[in-house]
Formats: sequence, structure tokens, C-alpha cells
Amino acid sequence: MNLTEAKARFIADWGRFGTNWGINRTMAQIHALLLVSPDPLGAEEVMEELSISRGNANMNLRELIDWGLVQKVLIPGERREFFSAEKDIWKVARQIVKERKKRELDQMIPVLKELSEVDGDRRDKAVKTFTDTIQNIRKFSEQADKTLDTMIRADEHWFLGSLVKLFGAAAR
Amino acid sequence: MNLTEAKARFIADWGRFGTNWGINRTMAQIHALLLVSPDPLGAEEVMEELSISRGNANMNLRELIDWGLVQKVLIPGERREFFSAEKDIWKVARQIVKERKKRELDQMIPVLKELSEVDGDRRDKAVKTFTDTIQNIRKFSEQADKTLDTMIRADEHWFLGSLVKLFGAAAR
DNA sequence: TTTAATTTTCAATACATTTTGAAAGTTCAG
DNA sequence: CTGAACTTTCAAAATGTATTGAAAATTAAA
Repeated sequence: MNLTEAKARFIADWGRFGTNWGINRTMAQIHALLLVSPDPLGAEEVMEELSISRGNANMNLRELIDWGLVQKVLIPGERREFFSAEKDIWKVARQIVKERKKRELDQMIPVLKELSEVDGDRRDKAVKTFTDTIQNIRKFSEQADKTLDTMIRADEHWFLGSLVKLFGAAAR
Repeated sequence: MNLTEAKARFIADWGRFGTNWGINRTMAQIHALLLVSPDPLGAEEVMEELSISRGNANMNLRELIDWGLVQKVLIPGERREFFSAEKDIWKVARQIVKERKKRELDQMIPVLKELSEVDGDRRDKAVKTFTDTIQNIRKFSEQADKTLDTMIRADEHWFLGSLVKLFGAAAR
């Protein structure tokens, strides 16, 4: 397989996988394109490579910047903006975890707190099941919250080295 | 807040969160409903509680069964099928991780292997960036693969106890 | 300034997914 | 068997999401 084919394949597949991750197809494709580009690209090049409109390119590039996965790069002597992606995949993963935690888990925790304050007689089976379930989910969420925070703070090296060994050891 | 309100709120919110997780709204709502129901429910009750059609209820109940989150329950003396959800949220999380790993990561790994075999001169900057990036993603994926396998095998107690302590300790 | 290059916005449109409901299929009590 | 209870299927409709493209806004070179 030559580079051109491989690149096209990677962009298509990364786009497909992205949709499983709350990232839309185009956004993931742009990300893929920038991941394998040695140099920053301009909006025009992104549009051409992926055959997408200016508006679409612009919107998804901004979204990638919001997610902290892509940065604007200024090239001396160039008027227009260029974009480049963080290439260290561990940093990418950490960034995604961080963003999703913010957008999802952090929103859910207060809701659960509120729901756990439902009133009613706990001898009522329906009430008991409800409060037990919510309580269960709450504990899980709070645990996940702490664990993810630690992961986000943890540096790459530690994550790669220790966590693996740890999981490995615990499983034996 | 009384039980009826709280239940409605939980179903709505769980449905909303579900969509961030590759699970459609109705599927997540049915799951929520079953999570807080003391007893198994029939299709008819699910349809009524959520105001959805028969076909929709049927399709999403089957999907929940596919994901291993809901089980058919036979009630003696009853002709029709009843459904109940696994209430232990740690088991639910493990089941979701397991399924998503199967559907996503396990599909990606062979693709990456293929892409890493791109031919071309590594002194070419474009080739080098491509192979380096793919290699990087491959390592990450294989690591994630192992780690998730361990997580899936790990029992709840270990997961709750040790992992937390571990992350905590490593962060200090 | 002015003006041309570039970026951003957003209503209209295209595309994708979900839901419905009625028909077909299945199961089982009588 | 037969028929009523129940479940599944699936084409059509509704809903939701992404994309386009042209116009408006912004930027910076002249």
C-alpha cells in the first residue's frame, strides 16, 4: 500500500471510529488528516483533501480547537491561519477524557444528588428501589470522577509504565 | 420531589446522557425505567410509561438484551415476556466496556496493523510522519486492549478498592 | 482610510437515524 | 388443529444532525 492510499484509508477509518466517540465524522477526519501531516495545513488544503465546504471545515476546525486537539499555528509571512494536531496520542486521549468528563460526568453528578433526595416511605418497595439505584449510580459516578481526575493529572510516563504493570499484577 | 417526578426526571436525564454514549435515547430511557423498577416489566408497560410504539419498545428491548444490560424474565403463569435490568452499576459499566471494546477497539487493531505496513522511503518526511503516527496509535491501542481486558476480568471489589487506592497513591 | 484576503455565520438543504403502526409471524391454551 | 395473545418485522414518516454556500464580519496590507 502506498502513502496516498494509506492516508485515505486512515482518514476514512478514523472518521468512522470517531462517530462512536461523540465526535462527528468530519471532525474526526480533519483530525486524522492533521495527525499524519508533517506540517500545519490551511483551511483551503483541508477543504480540498477532504472535499468539504469552507463552512464545514471552519466549524469543525473550531470544534477541534475547543476540544484542545488542534492548535492554530501562525506561519511568518503568511496571512492565513494554519492548523496542526497534537501528535502524542496519550495526550490526545487524556484531553478527550478531560473534555468528556467536563461535558458529561460533571453535569450528571449534581442531577444525581438532587434525585437522591426524593421523598417517600422507604418501606415502599418502589421508593426503596429508586433510592438504592440512584445511590448506587452516585457512588459509581463519584468514584469515576476521582479516578478520571487522577488519570488526567497523571503524566504520560507514569500512565504507560505503572498502570499497566499494576493492572497486570492485580490480574494474576 | 416525589417518586413520580423523580422517576420521570431520571428517565429523561439518563436518556440524554445515553446519547453521548452511542446508545439511543429510547434505549437509554427503557434502561432507566427498568433500573428503577422493583419488578420486571412487560412490553406493554414500557410502551405506556414512555409513550412509545410497540415496534420501538420491542426493537430497543432486544438491543438492550444484545448489550447484556437487560434480561428476559419468565413469570410463572404469565404468557407474555417480562424484562429486568441488571441493577449493579459496576456490572453495567463492565458490560458496556466489554461490548464497546468488542465493537470498536477489536476492529481497529487489525486496521492499524495493515496501515503500519505502508511502503515508501522513511527519509521522506510525509512517510515518516505517517508511520510514526500510526505506530504511536498502535501502541496505545494495544495497551488499551490489555488494560481493558484486565478491567473486564477484574471483580467489582478489586476494582472499587484497589484501583482507586492505586491511582490515589501514584498521584501523590 | 480603503480594499482585498480571509474567516465566520446561518438559513436552507441534504443526509442519517429513529419511530411508528399495521401486517406478518409465532406461540400456546383450549 | 384453531384462534387469540403476544412478538417481530419493515416500509413509510418523523425527527435529528451535518453540510453547504453565499452573505456578513473581520482582519491586515497597501
